Amino acid sequence: MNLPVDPPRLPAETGDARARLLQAAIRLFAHQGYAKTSTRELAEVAQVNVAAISYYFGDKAGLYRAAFLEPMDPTEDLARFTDPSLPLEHALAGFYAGFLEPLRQGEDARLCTKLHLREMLESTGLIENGLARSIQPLHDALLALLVRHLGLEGVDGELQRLAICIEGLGVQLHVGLDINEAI
Amino acid sequence: MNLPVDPPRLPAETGDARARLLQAAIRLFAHQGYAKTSTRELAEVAQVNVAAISYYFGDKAGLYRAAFLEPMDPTEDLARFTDPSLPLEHALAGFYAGFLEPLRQGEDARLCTKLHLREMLESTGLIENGLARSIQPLHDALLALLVRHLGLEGVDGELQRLAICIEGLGVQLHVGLDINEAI
DNA sequence: TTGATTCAAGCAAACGTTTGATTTATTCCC
DNA sequence: GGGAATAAATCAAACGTTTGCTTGAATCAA
Repeated sequence: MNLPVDPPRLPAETGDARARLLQAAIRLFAHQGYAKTSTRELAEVAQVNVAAISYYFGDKAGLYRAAFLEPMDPTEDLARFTDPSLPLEHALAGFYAGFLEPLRQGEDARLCTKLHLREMLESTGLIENGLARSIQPLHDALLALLVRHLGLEGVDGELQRLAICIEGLGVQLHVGLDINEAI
Repeated sequence: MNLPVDPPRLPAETGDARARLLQAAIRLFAHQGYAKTSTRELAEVAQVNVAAISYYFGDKAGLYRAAFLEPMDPTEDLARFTDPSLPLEHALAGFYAGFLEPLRQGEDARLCTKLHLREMLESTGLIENGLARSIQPLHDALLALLVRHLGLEGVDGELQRLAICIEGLGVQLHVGLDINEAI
């Protein structure tokens, strides 16, 4: 193990092996999934020795975890629609804006969300272990929003299903994009 | 190689190694995907020797192909909404009925569609090679339906996107179910 | 006996990971 | 500054495991 004391020197500007590995991980894991991506392929794409994976991230799963969590700031998405003064329609519009924004930004942001969607669908276990804190609060906030505006007392199965359907519509925006490209 | 002359004796009633392998394949591939499912695990779940895979299906990919194609009859789904006399709403209702029907039937049917959806999302290459004849005609039929009812002259990018969105809504029904169970 | 089926054992290749040496950068004392 | 001492980073090579698949003998049914 023996991880280096810190991301080599400072969060920014190092731009070396560790960063290249992270970017390769996002790209490859997003495109082919966890199981189909080998450590050797990751190292080759990142132009880095295989040992760098265990050196910087412990193991393959650690690299995946890092690629999954690193560039994530859910609070930003949350802020878009949790304001209680917003009418329901505007709040929902803000919710979907969180899904759409990555589409406007660069390729990297899109790959990132793709990685998260993939985790929702095939799951390497990150979500089950509660590690996907980026999704859970979003879900909870949506539930709260619905409870508030629909005048309900609490969360029941019906509401869970409704929330999932609403989220699914957002997921659909991304998945559809992929299939669109494939055709 | 040297595949047996036929599915052991007759399509039905053999109920032995080959059939058990197929069922295990549907279950495991649907749940964990192709790469994460090993031949040894397949054999163990099916209570069959590993060699039975190459004996009956040539190799792992052959077993996957069989599990993917075997229990499929797309013409049935097609019939539900291609009738030109149907009004648009009824035709679309029929289209979604095709997605919903497996949900009503047993666990097996649901796993089967899950397998197909998974192929749409992560793709082992079956779809690219045009092997997924079960999906393409559905898509084409939907396109034809839309062209007809919207009074268009042909298929353009916009229509492709619309069709994909319509299909995505159906996909969502299944994916949502999985996530619902997970929560 | 014959052909179909099952089996334990084993193969080479790919996998994730570790190792110990080597290179590169940083620190510190003179 | 210059040069030894220390730490960080990189590397080729190899480790043990798991992978998909094959083999040749054993078992079963006709």
